[in-house]
Amino acid sequence: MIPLDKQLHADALQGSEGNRLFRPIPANGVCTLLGDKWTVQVLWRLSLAEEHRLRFSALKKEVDGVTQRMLTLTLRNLERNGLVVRHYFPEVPPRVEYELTEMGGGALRALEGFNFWVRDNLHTIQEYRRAYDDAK
Amino acid sequence: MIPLDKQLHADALQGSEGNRLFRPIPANGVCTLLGDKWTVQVLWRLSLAEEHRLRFSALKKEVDGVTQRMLTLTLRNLERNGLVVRHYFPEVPPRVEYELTEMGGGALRALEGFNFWVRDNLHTIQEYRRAYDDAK
DNA sequence: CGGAATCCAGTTAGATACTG
DNA sequence: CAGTATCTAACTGGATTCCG
Repeated sequence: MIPLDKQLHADALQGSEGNRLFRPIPANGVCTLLGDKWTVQVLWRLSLAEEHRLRFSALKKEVDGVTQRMLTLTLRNLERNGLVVRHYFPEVPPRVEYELTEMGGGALRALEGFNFWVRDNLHTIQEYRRAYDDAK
Repeated sequence: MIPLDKQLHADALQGSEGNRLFRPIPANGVCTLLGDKWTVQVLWRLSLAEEHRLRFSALKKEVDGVTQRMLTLTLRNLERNGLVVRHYFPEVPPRVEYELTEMGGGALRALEGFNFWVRDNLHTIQEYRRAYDDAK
């Protein structure tokens, strides 16, 4: 996986280059923005929550196997990209809530098409895999 | 990045779990199927080619910085998933062509929504990043 | 509670050399 | 030409510890 910075830049270049019939698909942006192990799951859990908000600990419970470290890193990235807002309440013990932004919700919706495609083709793909592996 | 097999399985489970208002987005399938460094680029180049076919060497030229090794690995995976077909001509020197399948083209089209989203939001994202990094 | 720091293992990708 | 094999560097993510 390309580091986020380099890849987004590459995507930007791709996007500006495009005077073709089929505009280049900078969908490596998928990888770089959402393509790591936890990002999409975090966005999705937030989208299901009331007011699209969850505390750190609640998020950690819902995202299945995520470690504290990875959840923190994932949220930092999301915040940096403007897909999530961090609300910090300096109480004791401290409370932190993460909120899905408009743009974050949009990212999730933008994946719906692919979501359906996966659902519709998963079975076929698995058959291809079996066939390929058996032939080996 | 989760190994392809495990993740696809996880996606499958997610998909079958879903009796909710918002169906779970198994879009980690993005990562596992297309989320590595070269896969989407390869699909895209094939989609632009005549008859959606290119020789190995042509593909290598078009995909920018890809190494021979990585192109081979990427194509093997695509073939295994049924997104690409490999045509081997036992001449000397040998000739090999890779062809995008119907399903492979579908995968690319399924990413269009996300593609547009990236294009529309790239600038905003970059501004968020600058702001975040400057605040640091 | 929420997170930063450190260390470590596994995976991925690049470079290089060799081959049918 | 289209690979395969090998070695190595880099990155990712997990486990653990400590802190305000």
